[in-house]
Amino acid sequence: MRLSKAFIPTLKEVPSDAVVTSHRLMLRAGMVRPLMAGVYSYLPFGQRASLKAQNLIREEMDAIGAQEFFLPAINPVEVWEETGRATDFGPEMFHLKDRKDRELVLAPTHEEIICSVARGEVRSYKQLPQIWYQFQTKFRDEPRPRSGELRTRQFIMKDAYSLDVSQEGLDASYAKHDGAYRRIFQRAGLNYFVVGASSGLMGGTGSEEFMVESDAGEDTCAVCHACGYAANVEVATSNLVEEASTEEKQPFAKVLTPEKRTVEEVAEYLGRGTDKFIKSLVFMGDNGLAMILVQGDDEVNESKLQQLMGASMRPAHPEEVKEAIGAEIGFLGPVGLEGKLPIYADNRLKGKVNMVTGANEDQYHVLGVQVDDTFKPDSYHDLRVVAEGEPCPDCGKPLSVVRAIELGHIFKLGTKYSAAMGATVLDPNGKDVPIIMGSYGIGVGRLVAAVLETNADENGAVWPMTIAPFHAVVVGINAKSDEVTAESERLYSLLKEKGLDVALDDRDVRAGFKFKDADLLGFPFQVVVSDRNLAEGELEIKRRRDGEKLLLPTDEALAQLDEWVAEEWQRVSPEA
RNA sequence: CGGGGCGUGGCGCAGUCCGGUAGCGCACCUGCUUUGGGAGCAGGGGGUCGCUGGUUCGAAUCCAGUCGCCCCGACCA
Repeated sequence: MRLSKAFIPTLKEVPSDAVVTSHRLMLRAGMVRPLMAGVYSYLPFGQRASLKAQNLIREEMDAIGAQEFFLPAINPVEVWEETGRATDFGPEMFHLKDRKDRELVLAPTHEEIICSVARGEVRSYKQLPQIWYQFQTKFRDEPRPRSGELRTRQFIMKDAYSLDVSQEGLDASYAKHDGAYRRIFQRAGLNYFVVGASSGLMGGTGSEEFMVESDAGEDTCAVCHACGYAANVEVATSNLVEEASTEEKQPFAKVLTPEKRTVEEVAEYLGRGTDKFIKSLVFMGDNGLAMILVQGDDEVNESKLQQLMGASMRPAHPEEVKEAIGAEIGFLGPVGLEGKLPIYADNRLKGKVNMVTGANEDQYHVLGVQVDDTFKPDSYHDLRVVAEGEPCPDCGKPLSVVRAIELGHIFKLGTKYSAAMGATVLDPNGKDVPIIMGSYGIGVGRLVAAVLETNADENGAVWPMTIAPFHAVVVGINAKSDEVTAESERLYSLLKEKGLDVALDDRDVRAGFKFKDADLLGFPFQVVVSDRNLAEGELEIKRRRDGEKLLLPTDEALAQLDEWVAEEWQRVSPEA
């Protein structure tokens, strides 16, 4: 590609709407342009990155025997009503009508369509297993698109579906995808980790998310850099061990704490640490109100609490609390409430002495609360959010709590969709059984964005070889020099013959302009041709990753470049 | 859906409080000079100030409504 002919509209100034690194870079490097909230046009440079990512994914999918499809993005709503997901997705699904007033939807995912194909064609267990996949534009009317390509309303997803007759078959298909995904993210140069996840709207028996650590991420995970433990904080645990207190027990007492409601306020007012408090919260669950207790410096983990109180659990309204307990939120505590409503305490509170908590009387707190003595909770559970630095549940080393981007999600779906849609096969006993399915997704645009989030510096992108729109650029300084032009053209052809995707910066612009663009666009390698160096028979090569520049006799420079290229590929080889 | 912010040449912004008919930087066009890290000088083109209505002699500016975009939260691959 000759940059003099290319449409790569780079921006010197940063568009003010862009906040996260990948979004700023994708705009500045001329990869994408916004059309409306959460919808982007991919320009040639961005499209090249997207295609590189797609081809990488395609290679690994094909390697596990998956077959590529292309399914309709526009569907009749009836297919979605068969499984009940027209309702489940609700306003997140785009609806439209055709000229005959038939109701249509834009597909947010494709389980139903896969089933519609399978139920018409797959009759026997002998035709299974199958793995079917596609790259398809998905539409989801997100409540809040954000962070550029990280959460959009229209996006390309690689989605795959496995069809099996047995649980063992599903396990095998799932394992294949697990392996393929690890190779994909490894080869994309991403430092990924895998966490167990809830299956959410998809249903099914098990699922894992492939995450990449990034401040731009929307998920929060606890990870152990020592042993590899990783979990979404929604489910993460730690191995906190509480030492038995040697404190002498203080007498129970009620104190006036006017208008001090939060643990922080009361702690400051009474001059005690927040760890000496019992935080008391009231939630409404499937079986009515319950009081939840955690230590004052902990946060309640609502995901864990849902296991106890039901999925529709919510914080109680202030009126409900006032009516049930007779005190305002801010002055609540477990003392004296035993039997009135269930009291669930976090494990960490077990045996704590001299604690402070609300008196269940407005403007008062109580001191000298001895857990299991002054009051006794109905039961103990893990109800807290894991915090930075706590011991890893597996190895005991300190955990990190990090933000992460979810790049891929693999599910063991089971028969939820096949059963609902009548996608069945005859098993070896001649019995009609629903196909056992798995579903496996990777967001392509999100993957490209994640690569940029983790591979960039203040000057621009630093692409890994696998995703780089071009591997190298030949920069001819002074387009008016015939010698520079001739040598640039020679090197451009030479590097292409070596199998590199190479760009030639033959634009008639100043050297500094080209260098800035080359860094911004993030070509892994820059080859600089100038009259100055040509006169000495020398060539300059630059490696984008560390900025190393070498000026060597031309042949040596090219040999060095070969070495660098090999090293750069090695970084993203699956064995690395 | 709740909270906050912003809509002014292609991009980034000032002007809005306190009404008087629109300005700066970048980009673009012409010329000369320059040529290894987003050049300098001179000249030039380009804007119904998101939209609708209202107040006023007069509205980018004040009032009402509306649309759009961004951020935080809720929610969600």
